[in-house]
Amino acid sequence: MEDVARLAGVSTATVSRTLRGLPNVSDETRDRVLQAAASLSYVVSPIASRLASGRTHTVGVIVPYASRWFFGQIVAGAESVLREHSLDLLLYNLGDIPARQRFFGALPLRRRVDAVLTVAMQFTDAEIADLLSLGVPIVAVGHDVPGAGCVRIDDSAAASTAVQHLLALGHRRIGMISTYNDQSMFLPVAHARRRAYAETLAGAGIPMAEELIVSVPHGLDGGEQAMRRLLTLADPPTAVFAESDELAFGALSALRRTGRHVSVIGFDDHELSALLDLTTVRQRVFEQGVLAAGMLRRAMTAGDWTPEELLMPTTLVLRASTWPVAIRTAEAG
Amino acid sequence: MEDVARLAGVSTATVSRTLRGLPNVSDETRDRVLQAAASLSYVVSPIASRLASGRTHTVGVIVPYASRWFFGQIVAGAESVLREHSLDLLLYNLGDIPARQRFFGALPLRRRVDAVLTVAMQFTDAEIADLLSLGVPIVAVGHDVPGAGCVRIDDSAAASTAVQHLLALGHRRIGMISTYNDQSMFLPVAHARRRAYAETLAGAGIPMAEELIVSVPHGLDGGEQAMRRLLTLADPPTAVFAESDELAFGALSALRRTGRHVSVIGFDDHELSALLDLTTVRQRVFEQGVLAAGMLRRAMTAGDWTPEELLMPTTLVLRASTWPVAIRTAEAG
DNA sequence: TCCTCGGATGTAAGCGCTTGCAAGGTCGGT
DNA sequence: ACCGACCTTGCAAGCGCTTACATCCGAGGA
Repeated sequence: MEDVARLAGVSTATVSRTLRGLPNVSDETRDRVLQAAASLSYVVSPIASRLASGRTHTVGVIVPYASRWFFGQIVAGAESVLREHSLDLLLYNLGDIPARQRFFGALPLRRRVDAVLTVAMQFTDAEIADLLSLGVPIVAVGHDVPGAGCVRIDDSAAASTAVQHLLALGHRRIGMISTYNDQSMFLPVAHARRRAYAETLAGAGIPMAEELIVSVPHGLDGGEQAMRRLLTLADPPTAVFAESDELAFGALSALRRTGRHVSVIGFDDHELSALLDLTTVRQRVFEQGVLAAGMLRRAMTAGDWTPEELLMPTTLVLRASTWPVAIRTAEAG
Repeated sequence: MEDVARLAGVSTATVSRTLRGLPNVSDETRDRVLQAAASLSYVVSPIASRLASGRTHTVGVIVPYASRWFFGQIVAGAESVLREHSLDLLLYNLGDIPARQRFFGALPLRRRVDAVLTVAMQFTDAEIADLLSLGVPIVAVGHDVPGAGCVRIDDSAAASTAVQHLLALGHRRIGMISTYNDQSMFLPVAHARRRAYAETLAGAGIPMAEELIVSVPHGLDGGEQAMRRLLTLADPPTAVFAESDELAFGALSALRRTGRHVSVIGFDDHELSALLDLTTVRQRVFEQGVLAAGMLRRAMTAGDWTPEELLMPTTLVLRASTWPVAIRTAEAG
């Protein structure tokens, strides 16, 4: 930077001001500095600039399972807007217990980020306190964190829509595939969707049948396993609501391999759902990442940001994996 | 840090040395410092430490399409090992031209990273020169970069295996689905696999038929489109080799919707391939990310690193999407 | 004409660490 | 008892920027 200053015949302070686009630099000086910088192909050291200014220009992103489709979409969405404003994105994958303990033990985000984005995490109160102690704005996608901004869908209403679709097709014996994770904990969305399932059935006057709710680890295998278990019931369901499309894929696979026929509805509208003709509840995942990042940016810029809440719409997407209860029953019979 | 030093009754230099695990600190002092740091719940500012030491503890990762399954796996694999060594991963998604121009115009990696990981990118010579000018070790996954380390499969041999499988099933009229991107450029793997396809057919004495090679944008839609185009040929193929599983999925979809029967073999062994019963060539993608990150670590640690090259094995995975030519032909006839 | 005011620059003190160098101590060998 | 080698620790100079504050200057206003 000194070299640039010398070449332009000004002080480093002026160079710094120019390069950051501060207003109080005369046009003539500005030109001279920019030209000098260009001719030396000089770029400021972000690290030094961060130390001096105290702003990290980095946002921490916390996800439970980085390689799942849903989280990949969120991260990609957030990345696209952050990159545009040359903010760095630091990804933390907190799927397993060790990773999580390490994270909350050391809290590596401290002095590291200007904001935090968490995606569908189930935090304990202590963990939330730790996060808030960072003193930076937080935005949560897919779940609520007290004191944080929030971008999500109405899980309850959306899940209810799914179940109502099955009810409208005449199904009365409706199963649900739910998930738990390594810690035998349920992610927030799992809770919400299961509750909506139960309430919707209750609302239709259908008695609760515990055996129709199967909880498995997330993923294709989980879905397959769950469907197989449902099929072994004395009175198996005629339709199943899966917490996510990936589970539904597994369920479809089980059905195909066993030759059985059960309506299946998923949740998310995964990019492969159309291919598999899966009826599902669509949510715009990538876009949620975009919006969350935007909110974060606003929070970092405005000093007096108060947490916003954004509710995204969902759509029921009808495909061939669900049908009126009479049809296949007749076939099967 | 000063506070910790005062509490432990030592200098900041000793605190720094202790906290970084340098050897020349007495056990007694070490304990005292660690305890002081713990009681103040102090953590070093990575930014300051980076400025002072000149090492960024960050690796830049460049991918063309962050949200595709393949790249997601690589990034997740790399992240897992980098995180373990508390190295940061900075992701750059260079899919479209503007992003790419911005990247190589500003070269934001300068003074920013200690190493670079590039995944399946097609760089121009100028771009490679820019990258090398960063003066940090580079490792490429899925393609070669002169002067850089490399983790990849033998695309040529693997693609050849796929085609040979079709040949062994008696197919003689074999199509190929290849891809190009926004810039109408072919990624390195596309080149390699197409060449292997051509050479393998030539080796079997089968004359080249230009119309059997279809190039489309990557993805399900591309695959579907490509297969539809192949089906309109006067003499359509009895088998098709798709450059990736996602293309193959699209192809299968086209087949199902048109009711036609064509053997399809993919490439990658995507997590959904088993579900769709797709015959494919398996490569261990996540692991390539892991290995590449390991190589990067070695390169950053050892001062005298010379680029290594790692060749990963591939496996032919037989499923139900390919069959002897006679069978369906008879059926169709 | 003198004074005030605001904009354009320069000065220099950090930001919170790392690290070369030097100082002080310990210990074994002679 | 003395010396050199080695280990532990402290000192202080940066790392490359940002920014509060001081300075300078020309333009208006009285």
